[in-house]
Amino acid sequence: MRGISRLAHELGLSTGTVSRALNDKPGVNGQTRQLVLEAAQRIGYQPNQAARTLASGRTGAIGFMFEVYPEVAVIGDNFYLGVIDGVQSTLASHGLDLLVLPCPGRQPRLAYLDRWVARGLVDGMILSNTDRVDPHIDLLQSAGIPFVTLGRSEASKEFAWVDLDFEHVAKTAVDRLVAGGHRRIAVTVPFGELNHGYVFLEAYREALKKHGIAFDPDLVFRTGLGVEDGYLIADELLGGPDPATAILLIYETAAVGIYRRLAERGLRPGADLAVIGLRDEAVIRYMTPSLTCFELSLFETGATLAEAILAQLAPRAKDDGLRLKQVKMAMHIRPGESDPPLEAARNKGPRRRQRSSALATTTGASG
Amino acid sequence: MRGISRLAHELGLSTGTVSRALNDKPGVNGQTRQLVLEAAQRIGYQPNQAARTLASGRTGAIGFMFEVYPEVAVIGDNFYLGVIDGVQSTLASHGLDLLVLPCPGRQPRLAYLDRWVARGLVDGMILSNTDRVDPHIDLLQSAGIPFVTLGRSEASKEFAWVDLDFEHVAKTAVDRLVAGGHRRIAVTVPFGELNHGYVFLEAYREALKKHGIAFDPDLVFRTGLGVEDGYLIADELLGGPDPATAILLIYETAAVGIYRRLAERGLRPGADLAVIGLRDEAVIRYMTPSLTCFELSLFETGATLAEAILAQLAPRAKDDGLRLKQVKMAMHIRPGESDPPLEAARNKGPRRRQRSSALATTTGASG
DNA sequence: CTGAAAGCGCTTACAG
DNA sequence: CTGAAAGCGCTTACAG
Repeated sequence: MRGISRLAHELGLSTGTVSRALNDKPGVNGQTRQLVLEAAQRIGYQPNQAARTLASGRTGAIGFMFEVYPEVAVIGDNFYLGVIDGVQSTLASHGLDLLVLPCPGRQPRLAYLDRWVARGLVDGMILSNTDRVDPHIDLLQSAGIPFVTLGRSEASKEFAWVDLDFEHVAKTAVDRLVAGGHRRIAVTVPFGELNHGYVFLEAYREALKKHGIAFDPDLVFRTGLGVEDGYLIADELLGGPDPATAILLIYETAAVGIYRRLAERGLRPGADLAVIGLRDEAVIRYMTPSLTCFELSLFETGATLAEAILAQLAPRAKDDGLRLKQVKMAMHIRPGESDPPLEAARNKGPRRRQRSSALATTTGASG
Repeated sequence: MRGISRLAHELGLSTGTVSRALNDKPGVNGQTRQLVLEAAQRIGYQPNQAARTLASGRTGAIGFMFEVYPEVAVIGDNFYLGVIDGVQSTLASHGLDLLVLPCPGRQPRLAYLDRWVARGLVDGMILSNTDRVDPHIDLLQSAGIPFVTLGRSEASKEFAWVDLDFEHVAKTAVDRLVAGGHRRIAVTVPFGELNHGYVFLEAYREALKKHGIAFDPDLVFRTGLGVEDGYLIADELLGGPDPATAILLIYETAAVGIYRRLAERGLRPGADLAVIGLRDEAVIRYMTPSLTCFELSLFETGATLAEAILAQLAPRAKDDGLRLKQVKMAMHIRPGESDPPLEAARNKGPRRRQRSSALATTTGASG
């Protein structure tokens, strides 16, 4: 005999009673419960999860599906780890486990999700990297499984999502750059159909319009999450008859590549090109000049995702309006050294002429 | 009726035959098998994993346990994502799934692992971040579950592991720095009891000894994975009566913080302090000066971990010697701009005097 | 090659 | 409050 029946046998109880005691169900004598719990502790009993799931229909686990496409894997993107930390902590305090389900590439993603859902390994799903039109959302909706997405999407039926406040970032950054005298402000958007690319670009256009600056498609650059993507766009950014004097990065990691290319050309980030990034990140914070960007709590973002799932798992609140949380995470600007006013920067010396120190212009004397 | 019994009913077959057909078991008529597969495809049948696991004792999943402690979550460490990519791809091609199990903090880690193993959610485990003496290994060994660790550890019984060739890195780096005229070579090691800290330090000492350089405990610094850890040690590194002229980083992310602090002090990374990092990483590769470091295939590392698990799952090869793979992943130096010979660097100008350009010394003319 | 049946280890109405 | 028993949806010897 093994498992719960062994435990029951040793205690001279039925498996039913032991199960009720272990699961904190009502209808068990306090003393009996105590005895069961002690015995379970003593012999190190752990319920078989498969049996539990099969019998109860619940797994006690939430899945977090995310792609480990080479881009993410190769660059220093800590975004997901931070978010996962927040999700897992919050779920754990409600007795739920988090299973992170890595999915390769973009292609087989839908089949993957389908498999995970249909095989019944999780009670709910967290989906990231939402496209503007996203079949994964349809799949989850028709499967009737609780889910929340990290990122908005256009869908006919309401669903729960948590997203960053891209609108605030774009507006604040453009306002700030314009106030600094910039009018040629470039922007980066992701490759593909990611929803936040559309949101960001639209907010950027709105902000320009408010200042009476015409939208110029030549100032829109596509980048992925890679450091090298910044390197690759730098020349084009600075070329042409009327080059950009500032750039707003949806993926701040590109700043590393931009800095590098500027340095190679004898130019100074900040002074010769103002740069603002989306998210505060350690690497970016310690670069010289430090990047102006926006603070976001990854942990809070994860915790909010978890709460959105928990709200749907709760047996009460049948009303979808209450159950389907939709939250935009606040982002607060963190001024750095990378976006000085245009005139201040130019006064430091003629642009694109001499190879002066990138450091001298941005750091206090101390050496 | 649902699940396999519904499928069987529709086909006029028994569930046993359907199960055998679906699972590619012998003893099924070719035509029957074909019929079953088609019907399954048509109605989108997916087997219930809990039932499958309960009946067969196998889950078809491997767990990868890793800690999302704040340090990892906050910094730009892509290491795990890259490794996970390799693990997942390799497992997938053998029909196994990967469940990434994030565990919070260090404290409850053992209990976490115990739970995952005892509840029978995985057929095997991948463990990372091994300590020199690691109770997790004992737990897995006594549980009798196949496992492999990412990192070596001291244990009484043999076990499967995959690790980086820290010895080669330390030796190669020290040789290179000594050849460049350096004798005051600092090193960083991790906090805590992580096994690779001991391995790295020992290899560093050996290498110094070979060159007749005395080991100086004042040149050993502790860092975590944080960018800021480099910033924090920089002053001490450059202070004292006989400061370091070079440093070897076990966590290359610290280079970002070191660069920053040097810049603030008007010093030049490379010229005023030679820096070598452990692992090639995009951020580091695009910094100025680019960091000398060692190439490691994260994907290969992950694939090797997966193979080590697969070798243990195979029914043949009972001999532990063949089943328990122990692999040191090769690392090849990738020379950067951050560790010029001591004299070459000094000839560029008096040390720690003037604020000259960090860029001019390391990049070709182009601006 | 196919079917009938036991069994995996739990949970949960249903009696008592 | 407790027990006996059905059942969750599969797999797998065992017959035939």
